[in-house]
Amino acid sequence: MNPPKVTIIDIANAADVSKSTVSLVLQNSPLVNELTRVKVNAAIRDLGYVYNRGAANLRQSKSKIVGIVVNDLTNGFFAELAVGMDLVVQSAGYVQFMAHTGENIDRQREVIASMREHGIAGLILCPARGTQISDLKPLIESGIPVVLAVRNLPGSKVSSLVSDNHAGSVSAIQHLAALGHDKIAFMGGFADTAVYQERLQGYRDGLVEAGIVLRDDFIISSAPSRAGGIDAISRSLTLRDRPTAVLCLNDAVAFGVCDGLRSARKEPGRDFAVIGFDDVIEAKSAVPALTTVSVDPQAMGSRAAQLLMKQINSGRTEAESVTTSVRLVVRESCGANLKSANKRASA
Amino acid sequence: MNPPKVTIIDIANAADVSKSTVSLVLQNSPLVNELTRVKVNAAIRDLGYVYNRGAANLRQSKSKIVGIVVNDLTNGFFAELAVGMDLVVQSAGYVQFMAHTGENIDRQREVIASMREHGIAGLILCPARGTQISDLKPLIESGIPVVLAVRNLPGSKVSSLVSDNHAGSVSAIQHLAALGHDKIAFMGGFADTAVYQERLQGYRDGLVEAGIVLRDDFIISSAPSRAGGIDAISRSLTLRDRPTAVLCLNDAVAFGVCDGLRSARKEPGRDFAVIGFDDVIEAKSAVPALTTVSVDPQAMGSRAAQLLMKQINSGRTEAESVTTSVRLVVRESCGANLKSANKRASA
DNA sequence: TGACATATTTGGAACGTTCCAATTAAATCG
DNA sequence: CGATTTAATTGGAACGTTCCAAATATGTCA
Repeated sequence: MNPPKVTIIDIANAADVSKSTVSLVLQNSPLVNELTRVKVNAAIRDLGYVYNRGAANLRQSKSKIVGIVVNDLTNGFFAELAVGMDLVVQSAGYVQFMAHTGENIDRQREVIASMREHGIAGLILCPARGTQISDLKPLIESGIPVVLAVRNLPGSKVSSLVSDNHAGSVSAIQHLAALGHDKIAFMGGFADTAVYQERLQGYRDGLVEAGIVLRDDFIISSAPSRAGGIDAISRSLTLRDRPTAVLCLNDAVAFGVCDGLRSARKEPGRDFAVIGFDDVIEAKSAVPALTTVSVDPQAMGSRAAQLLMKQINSGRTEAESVTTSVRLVVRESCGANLKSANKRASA
Repeated sequence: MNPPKVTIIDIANAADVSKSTVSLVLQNSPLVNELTRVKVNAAIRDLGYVYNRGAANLRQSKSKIVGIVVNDLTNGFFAELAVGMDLVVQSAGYVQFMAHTGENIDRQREVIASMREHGIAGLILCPARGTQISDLKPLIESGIPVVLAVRNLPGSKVSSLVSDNHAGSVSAIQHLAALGHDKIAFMGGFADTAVYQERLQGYRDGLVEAGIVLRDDFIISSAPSRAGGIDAISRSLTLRDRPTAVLCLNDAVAFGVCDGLRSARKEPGRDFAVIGFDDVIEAKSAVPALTTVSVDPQAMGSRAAQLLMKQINSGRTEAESVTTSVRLVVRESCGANLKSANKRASA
């Protein structure tokens, strides 16, 4: 380190005051005389002083750091979620440790441990698949505010912010049924996450509500990614009795389904109705524009962060569970808004 | 904070040794007797001790934190870049402050300042548009290793890692020319970034090399996003003499161009050749699969992080500039690999 | 057994802040 | 003018570690 670190004491000497006074200036306390304030500030500038927040944190035993743990930044949904969090975290004057787990539960444990050692003031966690409530036990008992986002951990006494997955699925199915479909598949995802369970249950309930019979072979699980979507749709096309519409676990899967349809010389929206879930940013501008259940990940991220901030500031430890409402945004991929609608009419 | 924080001293008492010994155990020094080691470790577990890295950092005046500043996580390229960095940062035992600027230069200044106050050991920066060399002056002079990624700041004495944009563009143009195109546009981006300049220059040089005359109206700038791509292609379609192929600033723009083409009832790959830049993860699975100049953002992120680590560990302050090589990966969107190639032959 | 080497442990200062109680200076009052 | 209030400043302890020099215990050798 080339330049010898300049501390509060150096500038105290330079400005000919005590370190205490400098400290007061730094937290701009009203106690200091205006004259000395400018004197000190001048010295600060001259010497190129940079505040040592670590030392301050140590003394005060608190920090302005929050941890953010997401699964996969590569997924547009989580990326937007992260951006939404970043926005409010930054403007609250906090800075964030951000890590991604890639669904790896060991890595998740490591990063959380590391964050604790670094003294985070709170944590937003999108739990990796297979996370147990017990994994979070020590963290929570330590009194650090935790907010679970996107995926809840049923039974845990932690604040959480999840979207109304069930209702979203139901409304999507209603829409497809109203469009005359009665062979509706559900594609993407694995059974071990709450999100999957909720969305799938919504699909089921939506079907019975519409008087459509459930078929197990129309539930096709796959990786919750674009590649997974391609995989799922191509598997579905081998079925003897094929679906004519699909509700996808998320938009990534839906995009993959569209890709797969095209490869099979079918045009999504015209030949096959597809509905996504999440409403990531590309959903709107894709061709065909994706009909999807809008979760607004960025807003969700922001809300999660706000929830955390509230919890940090008010030392409250009581858990608060909020489920954000969703709405179906109808675009083209479901066939409803297509100019050339050659759908068999019905219902 | 419910539970009273347990410190090194508490466990010293519990294990009936001195705090110094505990400290030695923590950094598992070979000096401590095996017996006392287990005794101490037991106490650590029993009391639920968590290491206070902040205090340690203060004492040692060094940290295991690096800063990562990117422009837009929402953009697949940067997201993958970030993941690549995260990978090596984490496995080097570091933790990262991650912030995104959204191309906002003020925000960039703020987050960098904040990171400095938090005592980062190094910084990887994808400078926001309009960043001046002078903006980084104090940071660099403070001796903190800095690596510029993706976008270089010409003239700055900082390490950097950029892709060979010029060569990438040239090879893309060569490919299009070999396919018989002579009306090749360049779409997306704004003139104020080095990446744009380099890729555009490669486009120009590629054209003259292929003996194709340059046309200013074929250079269509726009936001470097999917939406920008839609915008650019639709503007190009109003030209009297239209291009038949396009090299895009990046994949996002290229996807937008494809979307825009479809809206105009043209099939990318068949009716119009489009080449992207970056090779983000969706490029491969999109339909049509995107021909693009592969930059491998994740690998690039990893390399940037490695470069930074090297610099941190070896206290070296000399700047090192590496430009990573790129290669054109030919898929479908350029028409070369299309089954039904109804291209006018030539060249 | 005393001297010396080796293995292990330890007290206290230091890191750069904040905070408290206490001090000093200036101003006001009766 | 001494007493009291108000305004501004200050020294030192504390936060939880690490590191150094020094202390203690243990073993070895002649």
